[in-house]
Amino acid sequence: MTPPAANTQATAAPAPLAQSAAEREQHSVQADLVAVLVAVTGGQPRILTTQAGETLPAGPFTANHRSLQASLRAWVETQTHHPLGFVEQLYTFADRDRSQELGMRAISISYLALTRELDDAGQAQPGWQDWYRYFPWEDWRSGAPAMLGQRIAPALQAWAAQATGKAAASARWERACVTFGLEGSDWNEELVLQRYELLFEAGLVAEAWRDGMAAPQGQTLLGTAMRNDHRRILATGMARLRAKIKYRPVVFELMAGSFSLLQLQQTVEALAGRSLHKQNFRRLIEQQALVEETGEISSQGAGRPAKLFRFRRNVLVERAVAGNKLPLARG
Amino acid sequence: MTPPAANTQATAAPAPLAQSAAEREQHSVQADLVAVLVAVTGGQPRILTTQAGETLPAGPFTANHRSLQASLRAWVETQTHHPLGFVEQLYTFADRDRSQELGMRAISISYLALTRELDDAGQAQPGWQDWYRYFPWEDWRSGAPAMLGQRIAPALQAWAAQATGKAAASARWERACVTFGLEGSDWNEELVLQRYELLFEAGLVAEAWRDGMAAPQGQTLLGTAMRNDHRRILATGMARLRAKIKYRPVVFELMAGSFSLLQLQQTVEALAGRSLHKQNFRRLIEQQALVEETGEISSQGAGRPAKLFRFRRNVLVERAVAGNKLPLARG
DNA sequence: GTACTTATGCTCAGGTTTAGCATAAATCCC
DNA sequence: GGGATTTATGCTAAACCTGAGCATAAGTAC
Repeated sequence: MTPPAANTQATAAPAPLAQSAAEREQHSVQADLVAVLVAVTGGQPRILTTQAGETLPAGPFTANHRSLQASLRAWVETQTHHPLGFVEQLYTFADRDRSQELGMRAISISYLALTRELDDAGQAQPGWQDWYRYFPWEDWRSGAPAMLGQRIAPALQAWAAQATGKAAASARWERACVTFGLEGSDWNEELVLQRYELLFEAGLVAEAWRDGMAAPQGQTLLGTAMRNDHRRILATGMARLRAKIKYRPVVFELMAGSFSLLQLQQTVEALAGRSLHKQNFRRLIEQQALVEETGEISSQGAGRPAKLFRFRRNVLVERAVAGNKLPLARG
Repeated sequence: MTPPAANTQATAAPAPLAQSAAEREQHSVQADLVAVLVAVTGGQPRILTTQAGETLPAGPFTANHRSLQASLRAWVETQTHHPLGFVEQLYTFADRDRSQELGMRAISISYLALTRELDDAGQAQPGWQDWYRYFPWEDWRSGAPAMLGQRIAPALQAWAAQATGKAAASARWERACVTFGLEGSDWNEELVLQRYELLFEAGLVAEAWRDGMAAPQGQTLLGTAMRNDHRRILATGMARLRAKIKYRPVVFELMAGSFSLLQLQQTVEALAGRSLHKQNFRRLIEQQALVEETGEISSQGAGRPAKLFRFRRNVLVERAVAGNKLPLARG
């Protein structure tokens, strides 16, 4: 008996329906792939962009590949010359404002993928941007960003006050406080998407003022805008990654073959946008046996040299799940 | 200043490309929606099926709605006459084995949705099935299912032994142990999909023997099969829901307006496929202030009457995230 | 009224997490 | 060379969370 091949990419389509060419045309859509391609370089989280930083890399989904994932992987790997360590589908967006004149709708299937920015020669590649350029309020590594109290909180308070009715106004403000960690609420780094959506609703990001509407004068527009909702897709990817690093050992896909524990920690901090307690971080990593010593010792920089480690790839088998909770620092 | 509407469903498509009709045709796909519609009735987890339980409800994605989610919601609500409390996109599958003769690929966008099976009159609706019919090994509420040791473990061991090479064989077996909680590994109820995929690879589910291949004689085929990878989609939905109930208060979408804590617990147990420690369960629920007393008291059945509670809808605002970890019982 | 069933309050023992203290081993700078 | 500075690393007390179980309350079944 020969077992069949894995069905990882096998069909998921519903039962076939007899349908005419016209019906087929009516139900056909144009599908595109959009990638949030993340690296961490020099302690900064970076994303690959196109069009001078205004869009995420995107391309039509072509029927040449086995699956969506294979399609994306092939396409990105030719662009970046780097193998993708980790690929995960994010979300499928559809929209009827676009492409309608063609009689078809466009569907965007978005993916999160992890890689490294520098090629093996250490050469910088074009198109990479710091992701905090688009979300400056998300970087809490040196404490709460000043813009949060100076610009965002007042603007949100004004927006809340505009609601019709006292109840609606206080509901708005409560939502703002929870999402942005205002007035005693804790900052939750995973709410990237919710924060962006809230700013959108409040008219505080440029994307909210398209379609011919001019932004109001003197209005505070936050962060660098992107075209076509790509910033929302980026927010989705950031949120997913920030959640994922806490229970899955995916950070290692962003690391070189060997690394010090500080480098590892800084990579996590870059993604999470928070600083971590050093001793607890190493305890967690070592306790879970995620890494093993290479025997080498780093020599660079000031301070006592650090042992170098490598990721124990075996943990991916040993524990299909567990992994890697983050000890987040309070202050 | 009038803030713009929320962009919850706004465009995510990439920059427009000039393209000919032929190119459009080449990149066009047929999109379908597939729903994993879950309810819990009488302490049993149920899913809505069609075609005598062989498929999940599915339909073409039509351009009449604002968004994918709206499309799904409208379509399901007309079918079930029940409002959908919670809808979440699961995954988008694509496949090139199907529909290729049409020159188009089919894409299936799958959703998880929670509702209640009985309408307000308490009438049973047709098409609902117990989900453990398709995954009998997933129900650990009365301890480890007998079939696990009697049929699954031996079959997987045989499959592992078939691998070429000792290393490959022991890697297979290790994977089987981790996924199915064999040989000292803990059972992890969230690995529904991984288990199904493993059984597929090992040729232990009927779906693995399609395409004209007959299943080997005397082979143990597990659970009730579905068409078109729908069982894989169901596994995806079960896994997602089992994960989600631990950190988001979604169970309440499956409950009636008022309920006892035991009913709530049994609903969670039905989904998780495990039994919980009663006192700890209530401690957790009350501690998090997820519910409030209605003042009423249940009278039904034996034993001391229970206080009735209702979900505090406000927590959805108060804590955009937190919520609801499960106190899983050991034995 | 006794047995049984379910509801509910409370507590103990471990484990995990947070927050620091303390020390080691380099470089920096004069 | 030697103190200041930087980074690495070991260790621990206190707070908090979680699993497990005892004990009691308040009904139904017979």
